[in-house]
Amino acid sequence: MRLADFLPYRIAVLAEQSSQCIAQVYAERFGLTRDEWRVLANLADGTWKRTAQLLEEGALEKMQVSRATQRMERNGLIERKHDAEDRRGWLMRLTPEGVGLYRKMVPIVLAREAFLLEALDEDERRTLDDVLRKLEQRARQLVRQG
Amino acid sequence: MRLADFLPYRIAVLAEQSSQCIAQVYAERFGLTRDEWRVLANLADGTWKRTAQLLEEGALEKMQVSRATQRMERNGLIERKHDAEDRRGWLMRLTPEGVGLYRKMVPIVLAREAFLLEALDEDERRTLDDVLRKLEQRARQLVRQG
DNA sequence: TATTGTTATACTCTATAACTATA
DNA sequence: TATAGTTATAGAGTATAACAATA
Repeated sequence: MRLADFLPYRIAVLAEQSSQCIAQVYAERFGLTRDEWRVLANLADGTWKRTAQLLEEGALEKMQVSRATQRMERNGLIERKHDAEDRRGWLMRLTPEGVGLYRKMVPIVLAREAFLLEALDEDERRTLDDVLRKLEQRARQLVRQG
Repeated sequence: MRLADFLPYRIAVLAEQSSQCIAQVYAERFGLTRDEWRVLANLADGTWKRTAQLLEEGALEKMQVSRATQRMERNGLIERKHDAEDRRGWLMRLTPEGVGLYRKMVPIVLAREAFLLEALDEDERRTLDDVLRKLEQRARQLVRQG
């Protein structure tokens, strides 16, 4: 076995690099944590969302969402109100400031994604899409069964 | 922009899952850290290696290699000796115990990799290989230029 | 009694830089 | 003076579980 050819290792190394590409934007230029960035991106459609939705859509834990959203509320990026239908939970959406921040960030991170994808031709992009989906599904299955 | 379609996010989520597949083996069953696992795998060819080689081949920092190798030496997995040609540095290789541990782990982690790859056909595997290489190169370039 | 989200705590990782020994 | 590797330390991130409010 050669570590350099081992798929989980290669994916981990690529993820480290490509995550850092994006972290240079949200963290270094805009002072967000990764979790805050994921919440921001998930709320960008302007709707009210519950914590549970942000968990799922951002691949985060409830504690991470709790802390990220509290900090974002303090920083004026989101507003929160109790869910009238279930007062244990919260509904959250971006403030105008949050929307403004998002709009500043999006073109930059999309340009970075585009730069990565420029290396690939049409076929490769399509295949990559399928492959990521399939691998993720299998990996999830493997983790579950232990 | 939809986060769920955003390439760096998708790679990060996949990496989390697929790394956990392997961590369940090296960490939960064999009590190694990720760094120790990478060092073990890199020394598996039986040769003496310097710290600098382990850095490169394992995508680690010198501090991480320093700590991992110290702990592995205490645990009897590797032996270290000063490099006669440059006594600032060390040469390291697996002990018979280290080799034995590696041999127990390899079939298990390779079976897990194989399970992931079963989801892909020949074409997809070949494309994935190229795509990972290209994306990593681009991501590295992007990180460097900031 | 179970669920949603919060808080507390301990633990691991990471990043930075100071340090030593050799070169 | 520069380099290889070590140590120290502080900060960030992670995991676990206990907890309050509500269902």
